[in-house]
Parts: sequence; structure tokens; C-alpha cells
Amino acid sequence: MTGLNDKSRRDLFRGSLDVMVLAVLADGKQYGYSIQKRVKEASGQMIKAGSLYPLLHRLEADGLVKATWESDTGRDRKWYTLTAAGQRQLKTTAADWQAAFARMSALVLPALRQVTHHPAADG
Amino acid sequence: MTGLNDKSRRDLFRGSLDVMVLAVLADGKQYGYSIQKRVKEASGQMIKAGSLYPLLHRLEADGLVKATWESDTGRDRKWYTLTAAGQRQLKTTAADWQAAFARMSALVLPALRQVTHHPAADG
DNA sequence: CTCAGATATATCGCTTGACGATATATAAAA
DNA sequence: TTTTATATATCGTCAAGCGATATATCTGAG
Repeated sequence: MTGLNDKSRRDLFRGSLDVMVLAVLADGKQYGYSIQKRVKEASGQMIKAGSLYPLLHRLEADGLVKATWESDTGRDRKWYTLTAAGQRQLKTTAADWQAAFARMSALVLPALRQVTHHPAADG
Repeated sequence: MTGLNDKSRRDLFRGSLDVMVLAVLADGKQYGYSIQKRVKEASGQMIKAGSLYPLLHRLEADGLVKATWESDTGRDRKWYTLTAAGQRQLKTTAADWQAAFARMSALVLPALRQVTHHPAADG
């Protein structure tokens, strides 16, 4: 069974990228690669590098995160932190994101129940 | 406050189009325009005609819906119904859709709580 | 010491596809 | 009669995701 197709899955994921990246940064600084792994682990999907870094740059340009090059283990990494604006953004965006799903769920979930409980004949 | 930006909102919506259309059809036949209105009403977002009709054609080509021209009020409309395959598809797709959301929520919602309850200083 | 594979960041341009624009036609309302 | 809503359909433009690619360090195997 296929279920949700790849395109839809990607669109869903793409529309959640901003919130997820901000969310990951909510509990402390992270660098690009670690964000990528965290999101992968949590969502089961991979932010491709060609999407991640431009996204990070955009968040920085918007003042939602700030970046500093630092090395903890002798290795240089670009660490990202949420700014105050980024925290505010996370709050409103996450709430909106959740609300959007809630609305759509109200349409989808009853239908799922219905079709599960009394399937009809075919043509 | 902006919250979720337009692009993300559209991606989220786009990734849910298939499920929503199938869901609308779960409780009886509908025609394109009525599907459009139902989804708009439920989700707050509009499936553009340029997206809706090609989508419907695709679902039909995939054997998930079947279409018949009929007029109830003297007016010809193209009525769509779920096929048995469409019902099965709705079941798996809706479940997947919900699961994808649940996984992402597990990342986003704790972060939302955290940033709401103890915001940190800025830079 | 070498080689392979993971880690880490960055950019660019090709390919794909959403959807605005447009066409067509009927019904209702003003 | 004109306008607005209803109803379906197609197509080419334009934007952008991300595959491909470049670069460099670190680790572990052999």
C-alpha cells in the first residue's frame, strides 16, 4: 500500500520546515548538520543540504536566528541560536501550523472513520 | 504578527489536497465546484480551479474516483464518486497524513511550550 | 600511511509543476 | 441587459526545490 504519495509528503514536509528548524533551535544552539539529523530523526524525513543552508541563511537575514562560527571540538561549525524575534516567530508560527492541521483534520479524520466503518460498493 | 508564511501555508495545503478531496467524497458524490467550496469552508483555503480539475482528472486516471455527467437541476455537472480503490486509498492516505503530522508535532509542540513558558534573552 | 566514509557548509542552474490567465457556457440576480 | 456566481477545462509562464558539485576536516579500517 502506497498511502500518502511522495509529492504530498514532500509538500507537507516543506511547509513545516521553518517551524521545525525554529523548534529544534528552541532548546539551545545547533549547527546545520545537527539540525538536519534532529529533524530527520524526529520526522523521518531529510532536509536536503541544498534546502537547509539557504533556509538557514534566510532565517538569519530575517533576524530570526543568529549565527557564530565556533569550534568546540577543534572543528569549526556554524552555530545557530534563536533571537528574541525568532522565539516570537516560533510561537505564532507553531500555533498557526497546528491550527492549520487541526482544521484540515476536522475534514479528513471523520471521513477516515466513516470509510473504515462502512465501506460502500464499487463501480 | 505574521505566523506561518504564505509559502509554508500553501505547501501544507498542497500536501493535503489529495486526502482532502478524497475525504470530501467519502460521504457521497460531489462535483468539482462543490468540492472546492467544501474544502474552502473546512480548511479556510481555496483550491484554485487550475489545480482542482487536473487533480480530479488524475484521481480518475488512477481509478480512485469515477465521474459521470448528470443534471439534477437541469444543469450539467460532473459528479465524482469514490471507487472501492479510492476508499482504500483514503484509508491509508489519511492514516499516513495523520501520522506524518503526529511525528512533526512531537518536534514542534514541545518547543512551542518551552518558548512560551521560559523565553530567553536576545542578541 | 592511505583510503573510504562520515561530517560540515555552501552555491548554482536545471527541471518540474502550481496556478494565473483565459476560454466557454448556463443560471440567477440586479 | 449586464453583472455576478456557477461550472469545467487547458496551457504556458515563472519560481524554486534540490541534485549535483565543490571544498575541507575528522575518524576508522586495513
